[in-house]
Amino acid sequence: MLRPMPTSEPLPLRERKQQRAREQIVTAAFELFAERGFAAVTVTDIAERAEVGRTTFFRYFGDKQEVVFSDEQAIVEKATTRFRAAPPVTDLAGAVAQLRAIAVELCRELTVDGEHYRRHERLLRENPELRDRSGRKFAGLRDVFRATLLDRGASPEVAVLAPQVALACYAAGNALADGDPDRLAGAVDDAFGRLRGLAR
Amino acid sequence: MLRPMPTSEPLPLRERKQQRAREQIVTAAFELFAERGFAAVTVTDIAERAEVGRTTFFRYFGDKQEVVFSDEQAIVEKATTRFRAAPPVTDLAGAVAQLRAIAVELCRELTVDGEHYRRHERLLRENPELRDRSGRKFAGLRDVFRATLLDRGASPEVAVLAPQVALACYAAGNALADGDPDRLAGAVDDAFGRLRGLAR
DNA sequence: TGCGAACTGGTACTCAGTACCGTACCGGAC
DNA sequence: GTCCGGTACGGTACTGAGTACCAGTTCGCA
Repeated sequence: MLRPMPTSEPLPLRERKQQRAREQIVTAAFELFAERGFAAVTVTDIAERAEVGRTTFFRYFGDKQEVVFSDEQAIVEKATTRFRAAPPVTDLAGAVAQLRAIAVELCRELTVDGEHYRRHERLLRENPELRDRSGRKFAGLRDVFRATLLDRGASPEVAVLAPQVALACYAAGNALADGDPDRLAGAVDDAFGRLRGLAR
Repeated sequence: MLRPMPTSEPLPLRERKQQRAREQIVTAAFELFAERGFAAVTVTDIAERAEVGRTTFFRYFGDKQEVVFSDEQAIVEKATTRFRAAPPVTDLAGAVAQLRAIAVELCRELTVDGEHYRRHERLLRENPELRDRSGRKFAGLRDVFRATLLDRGASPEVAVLAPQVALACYAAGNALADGDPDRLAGAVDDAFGRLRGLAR
């Protein structure tokens, strides 16, 4: 058997094991959620299928809900990085325009794996607690944008309102796309476009 | 002793008892939350101070979080009634204008008891789970507005976007008022006003 | 006064989440 | 190769939320 292609970073055994455990947990959890629904799956069930101890589950994820968002985490963080790197615009329309681009790009990344997106949206649709939690994630993103705008010298009003409006457009687009990954980015972009209609 | 002024509806004893139990629970809960914080209070603690059984607590409130929002419920429902009674405008700017008036009025009612509003906001500030739950409440209100707009023949885009934008303005105003009940309504109204700045 | 319905509080249970502890394993030094 | 320190692991035991069930009481009404 040939030696496997040496990956760019041959992670130490310990970390590889951890990464594998993490993946096993996520896989087991999504399987079980698909089979029985979120509420009918216990952490013990997940741990058993993932072949780890119940305690270990909580070492990787703060609570049962966190597993559902584990894959989104990295994508969302990329959006914050992107905004920090954007030119320092501080007026309302300018800030919203920047956030529009970020939001649309975020949508594209969230829907690269269409099937995963569908599963995720389905879980949110069926479980209010998960919708709540999703809201918290986006609120965190909004707060980062707010802080960044304040750092750039934007007025408190702009710093608060721009990310909040952007979040509204994202949410509106998400609702209008109705779970279809192919429509999300377009629907969100369209929602931003309609804001002009507010000027009368 | 004079007979107490006969209230408009002399509720039957049973319902008066229930109302009293409910009030005792709410009072006990807010006292305890103020003393120790939300997380450090157990349902058993609340039930004991309210002098009801633990089971009874769950008969009045679905879960521990619900108590925190019990007083807001009626006020929020009034907002939906008000919107349903408003003239049937279906364009984006018109719908947002109507929602602006509703939102500002809602703010006034939420802050009539300034001290209660402050306590409530403090709880939300310190407990992410409660912020999540508050988000769910407003999402429910948003969905009612959405359904009403659809009933009136508004396009799906307007029906979805207008309430979402209104919610964003409410949230922005809430953040800018920074827990001060006297500034809430003004800050929310101001947020709506700034939307014009989006037209460039 | 007495009957049916509804409310009450208690018991017992499941499950999420936390604290603690002994064990096993990895990484590095010799 | 071997030893050692740190870290991750899984098990046990606990608290507290929320649910199901049940027997006793109280209210509304005839």
